[in-house]
Amino acid sequence: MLALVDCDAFFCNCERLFREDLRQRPVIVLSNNDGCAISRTREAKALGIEMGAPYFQIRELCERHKVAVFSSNFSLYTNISARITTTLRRLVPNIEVYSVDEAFLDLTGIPNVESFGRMIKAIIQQHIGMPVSVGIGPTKGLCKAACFLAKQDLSQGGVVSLEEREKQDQVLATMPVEKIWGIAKGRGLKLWMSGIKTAKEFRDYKNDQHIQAILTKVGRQIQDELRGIVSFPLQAGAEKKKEIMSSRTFGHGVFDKHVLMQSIATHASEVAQELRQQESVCTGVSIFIRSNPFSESTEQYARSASWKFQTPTNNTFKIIKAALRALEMIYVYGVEYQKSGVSVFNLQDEDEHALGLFEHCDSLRERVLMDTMDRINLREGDRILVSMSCGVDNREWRMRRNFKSPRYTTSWEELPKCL
DNA sequence: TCTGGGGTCCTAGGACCC
DNA sequence: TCTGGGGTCCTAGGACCC
Repeated sequence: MLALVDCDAFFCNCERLFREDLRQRPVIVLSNNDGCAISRTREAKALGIEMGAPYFQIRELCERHKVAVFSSNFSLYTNISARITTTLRRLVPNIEVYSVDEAFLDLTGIPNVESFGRMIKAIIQQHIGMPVSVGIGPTKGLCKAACFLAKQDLSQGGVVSLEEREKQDQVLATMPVEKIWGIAKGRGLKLWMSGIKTAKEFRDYKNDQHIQAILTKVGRQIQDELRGIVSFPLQAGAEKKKEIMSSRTFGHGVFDKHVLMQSIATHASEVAQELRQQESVCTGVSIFIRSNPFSESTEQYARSASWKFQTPTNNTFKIIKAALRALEMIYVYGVEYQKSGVSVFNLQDEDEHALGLFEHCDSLRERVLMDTMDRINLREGDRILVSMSCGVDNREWRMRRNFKSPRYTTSWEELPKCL
């Protein structure tokens, strides 16, 4: 049996830990640049504040109802998260940290899992001060469904166990397909079109081949999870990341190439640092720049370029250099996004013909030198994505799909006009 | 001018998660 | 004026090889 421990409105409740007076008040936490709401308490939700709502649209509402509004403080959240993980590990040896506010626990050998779940909840509340919901079930998918009910129906006391088949039937029957873990709008719509509306109908749908056809292998795996067949086993022990990204929205237009260069270099060095921490090497970098997708008045701009290493490296200097060269490629060739075979160039490792990039930027040079000092030899491995966003980026990653292919731009001088 | 078929590897793009 | 920042997996189709 597995359990999912999921913090309630995690970022908000981290802020509340230091503010006793906010216990009953609605709280929200804003994204980078205070752009939009990324966490909200139950009270804030009751006021009609949606996840991802742009702050300028809800500011008045917040002021009127005395909502406590915080800028995000990720180092705090990471720290609290680590404390919770430590506490959980003392209770259960085999756990998988799924995200900053969630962990799966292996409850094998524990006799009364439901009362154990209640104990976990009480301990986290007592030791950390964080309210959590606990969902118990034979698979991750059923744990997720249990948690869904625990959060939705307060009379459950924040802990729901789906050990028994009857209880599974009961919960899944009331659960719309698009609320299933791994099924969202897109897949949910496909299921609706096949006449499948609830999680229970999905679980009991007999034609596996049809599910395979409309939702691919992933859909079948999700279906099995609901049937109690494990498709996604617990992965204890930290896996290495396959892609490391660093990106930031500027919150204002950017008109200076050197600002972009600085930013790219900073992202690249952060990525390189993380890369070395997990003892991997980089096989290539790619950068991405785009203008504000919400702006209707201006012409949109989106470009990306990548650089492949002939020899994978963990050398920060080379990674920064490759990222800057990719930027230079965008500058020189105006490489268009969403074309197959997007600008992949092979970096000659010892090629010092660096297009004179570093002359522009003394602090960059310093950073590069500093980072080059602490190289270490590590194993061959993973791919790196250095991503850059310029102007104001989209709220949700998947919205990029809706982005129309931009006008081809050949020169850097045209870029500012687009921002 | 005619012009096979099978296998593998790679990657862009789609869909989803927190 | 102002809309986050990370990740994962799968598939189709192209490139390439024999």
